Parts: sequence; C-alpha cells; structure tokens
Amino acid sequence: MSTRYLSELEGAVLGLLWTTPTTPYQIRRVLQRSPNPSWSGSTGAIYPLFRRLQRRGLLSARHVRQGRRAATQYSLTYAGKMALQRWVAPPLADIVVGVPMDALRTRLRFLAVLSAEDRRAFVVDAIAKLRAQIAIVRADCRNRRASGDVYSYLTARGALHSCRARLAWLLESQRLIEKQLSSVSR
Amino acid sequence: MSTRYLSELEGAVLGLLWTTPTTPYQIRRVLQRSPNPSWSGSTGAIYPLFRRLQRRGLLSARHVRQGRRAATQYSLTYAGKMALQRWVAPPLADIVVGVPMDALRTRLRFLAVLSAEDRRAFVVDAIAKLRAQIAIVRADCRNRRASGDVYSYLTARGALHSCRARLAWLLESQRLIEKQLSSVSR
DNA sequence: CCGCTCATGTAACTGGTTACATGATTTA
DNA sequence: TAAATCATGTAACCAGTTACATGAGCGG
Repeated sequence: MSTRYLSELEGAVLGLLWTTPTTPYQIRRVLQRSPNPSWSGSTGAIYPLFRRLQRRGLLSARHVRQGRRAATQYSLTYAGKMALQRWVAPPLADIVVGVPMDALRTRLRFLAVLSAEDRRAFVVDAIAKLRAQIAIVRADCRNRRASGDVYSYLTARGALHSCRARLAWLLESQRLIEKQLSSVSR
Repeated sequence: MSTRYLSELEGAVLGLLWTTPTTPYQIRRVLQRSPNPSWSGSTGAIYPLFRRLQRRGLLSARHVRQGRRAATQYSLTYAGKMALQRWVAPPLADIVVGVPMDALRTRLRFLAVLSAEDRRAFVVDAIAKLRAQIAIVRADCRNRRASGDVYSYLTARGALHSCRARLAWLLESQRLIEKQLSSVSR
C-alpha cells in the first residue's frame, strides 16, 4: 500500500483515468484545452508521470491500436483507485482548503511601485481580461452541465464563482484606488 | 537591463523590499505568518533566492548589527525597482489573470470516487474549515486596513472575496450533491 | 507531396521542498 | 542553566518547464 503523496497533477491524472482508460496524449489534450491555464500538460511532465505512476503500481499499461495507429493506454489499478480516494477524501489538508494562490492578487499588493497612470491601466486591463474570461468559463459551465457529470459541472461552477469574486474585488479596488489617487494629488 | 522572468516568490520578495531594506529572516517570518499557506518561506528557498537576486544586480547586501546581533540586510537597487515594476505592470499575462489553481476544486472534480458518506463528509469538512478561515482573513483585513497601506488592505480583501466565493460555491455544491445522491439511491 | 495532427519521447535546467546543522542571544 | 528564538545556511531530492527530436498517418 503506497502511501506516497500525490502531486496535484498526479491526482488529476488518476482522476481522469478513473472511469476510462486513456493515453497520455489524450490527457495532455484535455489539460491544454482546459480554460484553466495552470494545467500546461507539457510532454516533459506527462510522459514521465505516467511511467512513474505505473512503476508505483497505480497504473497499468496496455498497447492498443486505435484505427491503424499504435498508442499506449493506461488504466487505473486497484491500488491506483485507493490512492485516488485517499487523495480526494477528507480530512482536508491546510494547503487544500487554504486561500488559493492568486498571481493577480500578489501583483496588486505591490501596485504602489507603479505611476498613477499605470495603476489605473493595471486595473482596467485586469477587469477587461476577467470579463472576457467569465464568458469562456460560463460557456464551459453550460457544456459540462449538458455532459451530465455533476462534479465536472460543479468544478466549472467553482471556477466561475472564483472569476466573479475576482471581478467584484477589482471593481471595489478600482473605487478605492481612484479615491486614494485623487486625494494624494490634491 | 536584465529581462529575465521573475517567479512569484522573487516578485513578492522584491515588492517587500521596495520600501524598507530587510533581512531574509524577516521576510521568512512575514511569509510564514501570512494567512496564505502557499507562502512557505522555507530556508532552502529564501537564502538562495536572495543571493540569486543579488547576483543579478537587483539587490544589494549590507552587513548590519541590530542590537548586538549580526544580520545581512538587503535593499532594492535601481535595476531591482525596474524589474519589480516590469513584473507588476500591465499588460497582464494569461497565467496572471487566468482562473487560479484551486486544490479544493480539483478534488471536488473527482468526488465521484468516494462513497456517498465520504462525499458528504468532504463538503461538511470543507465548509467548516472555510468558515474558520474566513474569520482569520477578516481579522487580517481589519489589521491591514488600520496599517494605512491601501494595497495591503486590498490584497487581504481579495483573499476574503476568494474565501467567500468558495464558501458560496460549496453551499451550492452541497445542495446539488444532496439532490443527486438521494435521486440515485431511490 | 506538403503540411498538419497524432503520438512519444529525451535533455538540460530550475525553483522549490524537506531535513539537517550550527552557533549566538534572549528569556523564563 | 535550560529552552526558545534569532539567524544563516547546506544537501539531497523532485516535479515541472522549455526546447528539441522523431516518425507515422491523414487530408487537401
């Protein structure tokens, strides 16, 4: 019973393999097409990861030909399913429930290093890009809802909640920054 | 003009050094005491980072004795300030505005691998821990507001918005999961 | 036949983690 | 004087990134 810890990527891959055996390439595509840019799915991450998980006994490999093409299909072993369950199940670790890292938030923390002009530009740029993103995530929500998988849908909903919260926060920030900038120049 | 990219940690350190020269140890303490658990501030990250940034000409070191103790104080050079500004300034990269990674969301995505009981426990645990967290972040907001630094305050507000959005999302998820679980068992 | 996508990888690098270690100073 | 904290590090390790590379199959 391997009680080694699973990285986010490893956990996600096990989760994606849970229902249906899949090739590394297909996983890569899923990750790359996800609206979440943190899942890069680079080859240098994916292929070693699959072999690693296989070596640990969490995955089993099978060579198949889809159409006329050769491919390596991996599926979850029993130990793999157990590891996945342990990874998902409560009690939730601090790093899981804790405030998630947000690169935008970190940058805004140091907005004071920019000129008044650039501060405004920062917020305007962020708001515009967030609005565009919300449209994408909204569409993703609809798709996943149609797919029938409640948890997939709820995941997209989580992303939407997150985006909207960031937008509300930016609008609040914009007001406060505007007030502060005008009072300083006076 | 070093146009090398800055990691999140490097950017944050430069930002914290902007106004006041500081020792690596003090930075570590700030990071460790932050309510955000992603800033671990491990020694093996901090000390090499300071030397790295110094080598790149972004920081300058000065040996001081505070009280009777020896310490190395680092301050931002002009090049360091420029690098910090470039790091903060728009246009914002995809990875900065994109949906932030959320370990809780990723796990909920695969909640279907758990038993009905464990799914409920997951959500209950998450909600309880989030509520506790909100109290902490709320207190942090008040502190930072009192500090007078608008951007520090707004950063904490961002964390609060994020936590509340996650809670709202979990409550929504709880309802949907409950409905789904009861309909399946019927 | 050309270019795109499928499919699989390797190599070099890097930023960060954990664990271990040391010595000085402060506080109970 | 013992324990805690200040302060600074090193060593081993590891997951993930970028860039490079290869060959097969397919559609125009």
